[in-house]
Amino acid sequence: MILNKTTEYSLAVLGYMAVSQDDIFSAEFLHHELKIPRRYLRKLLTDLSKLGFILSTKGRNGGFAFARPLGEINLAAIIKTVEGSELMESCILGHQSCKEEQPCVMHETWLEAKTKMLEALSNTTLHDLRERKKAKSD
Amino acid sequence: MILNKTTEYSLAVLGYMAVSQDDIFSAEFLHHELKIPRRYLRKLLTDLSKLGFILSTKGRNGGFAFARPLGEINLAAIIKTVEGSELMESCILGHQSCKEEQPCVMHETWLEAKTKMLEALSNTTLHDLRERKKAKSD
DNA sequence: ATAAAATACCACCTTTTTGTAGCATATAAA
DNA sequence: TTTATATGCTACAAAAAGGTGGTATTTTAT
Ligand code: SF4
Ligand code: SF4
Repeated sequence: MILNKTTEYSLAVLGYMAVSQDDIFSAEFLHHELKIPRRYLRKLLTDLSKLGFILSTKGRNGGFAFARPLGEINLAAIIKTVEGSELMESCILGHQSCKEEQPCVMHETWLEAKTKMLEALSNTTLHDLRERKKAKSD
Repeated sequence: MILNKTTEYSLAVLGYMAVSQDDIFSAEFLHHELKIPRRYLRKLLTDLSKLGFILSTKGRNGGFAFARPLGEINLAAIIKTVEGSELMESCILGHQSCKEEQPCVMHETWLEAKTKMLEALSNTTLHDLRERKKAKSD
C-alpha cells in the first residue's frame, strides 16, 4: 500500500503548485487540473492549510498559496505531516511495544529500508521540483 | 501508512516461523504467540498457503509449515506478493496513466526512494533472519 | 447593495479493510 | 468408533478511509 490516497493527493497538489507559474490556486481549479474529487480536495486543502503548508484566502479571487518558501518543504516532510507521526514512530510490524534494547530480528533490515527511503524523499524539496521543471522546458 | 495490517501480520507470522525451532505451527498457537486475532489469522494463513509460502496440513496435529527453503523467501517478496502487484507497478501519486517518456517531476525521487527501500528488503531472506536469531542467542 | 466566487463547517454516505461467527471437513489419538 | 484438534469455506459485522451534500461565511466585482 505504501501511502494512502490522501497522502498521494497532498503530494500531487503541492507538487503541482510548486512547479506552476501562478501563486494562488482555487480548489475548483486544482480539481480541474488534477482530477481529485471536488469536495474531498476542498477538505484536504483546508487540512493542508491547518498543517502550515499553505495559506487560505476567502472570498472572490481567493484560494490557496504557499505559506513557506519552497526550499523549506521536502517530500518526506509532506508525507510525515499528512500521515501523522505513524510513519516514523511505529514499526512495519505494528509492534509498538518492542524495546530498543531488544529489537526483533527484522529491525535492522526494516530500519535500513525506511531510512533509505526517507533519505531519498527528504533530499528533494518543492524548490528542487521547480528547478527540474524549468530544466525540462529548456 | 506504508503497509497495511494484513501485510504486517504476514511478515510477523513468517518471521516468527522462520526463527523458531519448530517446523509446524497451528493457527491457535500463532494466535497465542503473536496476538493476531484468531479468525483473521486463520484466513490469513490459508491465504499465505495459497500464495505458496506455506503448506497446510489438516486434522489433529496439523498446522502450517514452510513450503519452500527459507533462503528463497525475502522480505520484499512477501510484501509484494501479499499486497498484490500494486507496490511495483503503481506510482506514489496513483497516476497510472503517466508515460515512461514523459515522467512527472517527482518520478526521479520516487523511483530512487522505492528502489532503495526494496533493495534493502530483498537483501534479507527468512534464512538470514534465522541466522541472526542464532547469532544473538550465543 | 447585490450577486458571484471563493473557503469553512458539519453531517452523512460508500467503499475498503479488518475482524467475527457458524458450520463443514480432515486427521489422529484414545 | 468416538472425540478432540486441526484447517476450509462462506457470509456477515465493525471500523477506517474515501467521498458527497447543504449551508454558512467571507470577499470582491459590478
Ligand atoms: S524491533 Fe521489530 S517490531 Fe520493534 S520496531 Fe524494530 S522491526 Fe519493529
Ligand atoms: S512519472 Fe513517475 S512519479 Fe510521476 S506519476 Fe508517473 S510513475 Fe508516478
